[in-house]
Amino acid sequence: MNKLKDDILHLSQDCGNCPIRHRAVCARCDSDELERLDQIKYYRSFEAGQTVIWSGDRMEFVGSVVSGIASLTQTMEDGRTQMVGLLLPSDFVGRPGRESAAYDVVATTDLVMCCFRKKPFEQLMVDTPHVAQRLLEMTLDELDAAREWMLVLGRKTAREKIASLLSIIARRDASLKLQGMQGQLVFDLPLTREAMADYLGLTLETVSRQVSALKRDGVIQLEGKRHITIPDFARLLEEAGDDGDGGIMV
Amino acid sequence: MNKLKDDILHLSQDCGNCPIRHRAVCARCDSDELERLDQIKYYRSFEAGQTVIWSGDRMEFVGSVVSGIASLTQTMEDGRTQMVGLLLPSDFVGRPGRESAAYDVVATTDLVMCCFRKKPFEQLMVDTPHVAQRLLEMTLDELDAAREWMLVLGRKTAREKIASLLSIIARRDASLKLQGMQGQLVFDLPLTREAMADYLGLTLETVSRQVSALKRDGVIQLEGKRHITIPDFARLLEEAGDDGDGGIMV
DNA sequence: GTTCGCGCTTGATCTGGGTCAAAGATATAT
DNA sequence: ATATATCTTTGACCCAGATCAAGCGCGAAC
Repeated sequence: MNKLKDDILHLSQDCGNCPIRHRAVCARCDSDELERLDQIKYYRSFEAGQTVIWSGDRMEFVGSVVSGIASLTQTMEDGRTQMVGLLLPSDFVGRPGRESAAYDVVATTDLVMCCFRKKPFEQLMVDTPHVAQRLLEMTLDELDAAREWMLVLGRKTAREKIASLLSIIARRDASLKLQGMQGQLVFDLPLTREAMADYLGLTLETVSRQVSALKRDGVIQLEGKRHITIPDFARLLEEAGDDGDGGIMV
Repeated sequence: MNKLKDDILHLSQDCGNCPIRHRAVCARCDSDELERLDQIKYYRSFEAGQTVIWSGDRMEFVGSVVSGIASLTQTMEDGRTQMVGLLLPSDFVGRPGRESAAYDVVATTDLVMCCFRKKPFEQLMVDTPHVAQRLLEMTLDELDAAREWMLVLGRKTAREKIASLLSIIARRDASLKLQGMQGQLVFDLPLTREAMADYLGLTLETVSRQVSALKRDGVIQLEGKRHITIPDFARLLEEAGDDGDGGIMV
């Protein structure tokens, strides 16, 4: 639970108000704009497993993840589900200009979100082009991430899929903690095997087997079920089938 | 199916010069703006199989597809490839604000594109917020399409994948041709079996087998290798596993 | 015409990952 | 301490789709 605290401390520095600032861009927001944001801001907490919003529901806010993990999921009538987005701290949620949610948003861990009432936020976007501009950049990043993931889903083996997911989480986790890059990364896996499976288009049994295999082969070390050490990040990327530095998943 | 008809009327209007107008939005462009667009416009033609731009290359234009089909593809070192986007006539290509291409853009059929020099186009975006706004909308649409496709890639069977792809192409094709509506759709499949496979994360043999199976079962009719008749679109959607009217793929 | 080439189909066989089933680990509640 | 529940691991078996291989159809080049 230290991690959660760390996250909060880390993010509380600049997460006060502007969700855009989470992405370290809204130095461009002047005090007047920040003032306006403050007035339409509120926080919401969710427990792991809770649904933040159902697909099709009217969406009355936008916001960003302060701590914890949320996921965007799609479900077919027969129950097959696929996560289509992983929302880590600092990621933006919601669609200015869209009436209703296109996906279920689910709290995958305990979750705190910083929300803004949608209408006024949209007005702010209209008034301040650089916020709209920033939103376009973020959307393009998300699109790249989604397409990157299409390669993972369509063409990678189960082992490569697991390695890809671990590398993404390791990278993001490390960057939040200002850690890493000395070759060794340590982090707590914030997803259950089932959540990993839903994200990778696998079954939880296959996930479990492949994680065990990566452990056996020394690609990762594993204490308990969730605490992971990656002795050689380059090796992990190789296992993921990433040429060079791919995997910009957001 | 009313929505389908709306789409049709929508797209048929024109695609003369403004790439944004392709999406039937730039009624908002005034004559001055169209004038500016005309000055930075040029056309390019490609033969089937040609590469429009390689991943990583510097991108000096944005534009949209006038006729033919282009695809965005990713390739791993060992040759596995995955299409991550299908660009049909009226679709936009390029990233204002991005230096280099993130994917290979390949002409899947003979292709004509309407291009705009990137720098001036970006300036136009800055000057006219509604163009930037429109671009955000389009990017959000693409993101939805990509996520829709993640479900296809991650959780659908081969037969469902084929049906999903056919329904997307049928819908788009019909809308371009002002055709259909009597429950029966007729179109020419513009993709080889291999291209379909690359899009669906399958092998070309599996694609061929499943197309044959759909034919055998009367879901589609097939003259020659490419000419397809869909006697009952709702049936096709059912085969695709789409609840309701899903599949908004762009 | 005949031959070449390419896209497509179909068959035979193999295998990665799914499915079904059981049991081990932790954690929280009684 | 025991019980209940959730998450995870592992084994045995199966099947959808991959792989390997052969042949078909048809347009273009000779």
